[in-house]
Amino acid sequence: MGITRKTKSVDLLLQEFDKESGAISTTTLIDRLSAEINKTTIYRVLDKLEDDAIVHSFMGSKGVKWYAKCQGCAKHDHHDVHPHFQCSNCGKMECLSIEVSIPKIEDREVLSSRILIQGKCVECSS
Amino acid sequence: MGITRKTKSVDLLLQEFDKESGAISTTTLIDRLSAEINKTTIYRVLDKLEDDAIVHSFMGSKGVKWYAKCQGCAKHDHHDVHPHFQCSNCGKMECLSIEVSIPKIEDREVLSSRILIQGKCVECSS
DNA sequence: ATTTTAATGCAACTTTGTTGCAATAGCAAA
DNA sequence: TTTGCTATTGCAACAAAGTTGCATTAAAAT
Repeated sequence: MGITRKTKSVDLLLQEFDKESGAISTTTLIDRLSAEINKTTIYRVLDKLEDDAIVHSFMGSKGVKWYAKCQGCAKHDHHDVHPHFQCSNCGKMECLSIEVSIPKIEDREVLSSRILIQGKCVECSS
Repeated sequence: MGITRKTKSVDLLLQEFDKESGAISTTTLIDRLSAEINKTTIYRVLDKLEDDAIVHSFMGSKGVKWYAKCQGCAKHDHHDVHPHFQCSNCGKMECLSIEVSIPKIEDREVLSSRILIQGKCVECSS
């Protein structure tokens, strides 16, 4: 079940995603917003925003969940999403709008894939 | 720092990886071995086995760490590893010996990638 | 057999995330 | 505008995964 009421928590969270071009980890969101929103609420609102396909989520390399604003995601169709890129220098996490083709694998049916690329971002590699 | 002494814990853990062709999650290992080995020790031995490039680790889709025996990994050279495949039906996690090529990304330096493919394994898709 | 010190177990702790429940606040209808 | 419904929130307590400090145990070198 998604968002049905425009509340302060929803607003504040959406503002964070507007400020940020990339993805934001749950821990960062809790750090930034815990004075205004309880962490339980943060988790619950993120969950609903994802149900509504307003954001999508993925796991980072350290087992923490990250969220980013959706561009072309349809509701309940978040599988097979784009790859994500994390800068090993500054930690910034970005959505990549490239296609990575997964080869056919013998005798196995591929349903979706999660790709996390690590490297140096535009700022850090100049 | 890797393994320097052959202990009961090291033996038992290596036995688990010999039994299993695929990867094993830390939680599964703790479930299986907690009668014989303390979980702290399990984490510490896995860490050392990874230092020695006897196993390699990666994050599953639920933020739990998985370990599998290395085939061609060199010490301290675990980056840019092969993709992993998890069966969405039975949960089995396998190492894939295929190459997935990551395209060049403008203005960014790609260092490594982590790829988790989901689908149906050989047994579950027949 | 003795010594050295890596490895272990235990308890306590941290971090990330979840649950139950009473209180609060959107918002539709009166 | 006020009322009433119920989605949403905060709080506290919990749960799961993983870590740390420290005293004890046990490889393995002498």
